Amino acid sequence: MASKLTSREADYSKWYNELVVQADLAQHSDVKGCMVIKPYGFAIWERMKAVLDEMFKETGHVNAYFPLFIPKSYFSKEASHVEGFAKECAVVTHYRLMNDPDGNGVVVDPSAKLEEELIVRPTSETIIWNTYKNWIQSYRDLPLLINQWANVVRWEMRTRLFLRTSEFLWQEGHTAHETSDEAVEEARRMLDVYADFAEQWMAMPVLKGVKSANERFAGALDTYCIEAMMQDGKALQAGTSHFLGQNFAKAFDVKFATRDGGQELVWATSWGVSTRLMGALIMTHSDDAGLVLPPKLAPIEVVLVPIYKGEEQMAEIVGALKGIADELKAAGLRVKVDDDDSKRSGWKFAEHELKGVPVRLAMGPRDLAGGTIEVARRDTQTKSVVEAAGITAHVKSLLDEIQQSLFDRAAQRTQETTTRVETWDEFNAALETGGFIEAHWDGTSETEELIKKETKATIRCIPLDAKDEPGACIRTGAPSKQRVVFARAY
RNA sequence: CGGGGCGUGGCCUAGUCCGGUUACGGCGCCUGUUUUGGGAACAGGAGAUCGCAGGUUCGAAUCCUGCCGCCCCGACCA
Repeated sequence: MASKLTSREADYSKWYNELVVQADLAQHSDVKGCMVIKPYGFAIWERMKAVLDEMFKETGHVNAYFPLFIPKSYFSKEASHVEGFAKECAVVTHYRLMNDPDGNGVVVDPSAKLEEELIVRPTSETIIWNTYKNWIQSYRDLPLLINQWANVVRWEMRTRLFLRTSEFLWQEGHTAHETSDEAVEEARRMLDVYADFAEQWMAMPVLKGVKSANERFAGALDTYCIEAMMQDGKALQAGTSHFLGQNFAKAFDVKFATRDGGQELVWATSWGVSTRLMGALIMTHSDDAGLVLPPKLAPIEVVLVPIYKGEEQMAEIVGALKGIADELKAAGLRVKVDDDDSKRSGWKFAEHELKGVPVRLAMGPRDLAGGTIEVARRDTQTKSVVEAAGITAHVKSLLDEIQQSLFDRAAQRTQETTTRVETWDEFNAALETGGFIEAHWDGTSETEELIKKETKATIRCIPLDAKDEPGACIRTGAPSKQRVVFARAY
């Protein structure tokens, strides 16, 4: 099995970059920092989107769409939020082009300058709250539970396909509530939705927690997150859910008539996951032979490959495979018969492995004669020959097994690389091997900054299930009430 | 924005130091034949304003000047 990929061991970063391109997920565009998501990659995103959207609907949310452009003045209304995003905003200053008087194509028409510049949304809180102001009059209008699927732009200096691009796709939920408790509950609920999605659909174990003040979303009182551990020992923030308090209500003057006739500011949340999940999915399961996809998100769960000599045999075997494919489809599976005569079977095997198709069924003349079929599973790279009759049930249970096995394997890896340390030396040693590190921290931003500067490790989160446990800060020795989770991160 | 590297058919690349006819090779693509149980072989074919603009020269991918773009490493971030 000759792989064209750089191995993970040789250069993890290079492996990732090559994998994304070779598995046909995405490519760099000519626009700096932006990517083209190719049909196969987009098919995975579409599945993620469909499942998440359903989960949002089940929790009472509806979709809407707000403008891509946000008047500059909106940004200055919520001060901390500005600080968070000001450095990476794209700004629209003009609305017209004209032919260059010197004949060099087109130039911006200097006479078409916008009176107020527009910001390409890096996130939509400001425009949404400016709109909600008019939608919310009374407690009867609450809770307001809205989500939008959109693209956003953050002018990043260093980009990587899926993990960090200047433009990316995401969903952002923005909700308004009567009470603080309700808003916190909402933020936590959506965090649970994300965690369920990550674990049950992506087969990616996550750590649920709350961010330290330093890592918190600009404008939030609390940022909850799910953190996942990648194969190279680095953590990846896979989703965030924010309790925004009344910060945006204050900034945009969003008040409602309370049950007792008073006026109060609403309580808010926002929450999002992005195409970054694609990066998480790739780095959680894939191997040196290419992408490995969990069946539940794979655009193709089963690929059927004929092996034949001559047109007559091809027709016969492809016919048999199509029969099986129909049976699999009837059972609700996503299936492809690869009957492309211009590629040989060996080439197809390698190609579908590179693309992470969970199960491959291959049938040759021997199988046809003997009523068998070869079943290969992508995750373990193992093959077996089984009776063709009853293949549907076999494949269905195999897909379930693969889905579970991927999760178990990732969970075991995450657990094995998680270390609990007591001293600074242990902490530094643990950083070298990678993984999550459970350590005491004195709770101050200064210490967190210091540790980040010295080691590049950040506090990923304070786990929601963290137990009270007195101890001493690994860096300063000052008292600590509980452990927090550190790691180097993407 | 600092430091480093690189721009040559769709992709990867030789040639650049030391200027010289028709720009090397591979992948991919097209046609045909033989093949087909793990990325096939052979034959033929198409495809390039050598990043852009000036300059030096009888002659520039190659030398000089200016510009543009991209990648890598840092500071910033989901």
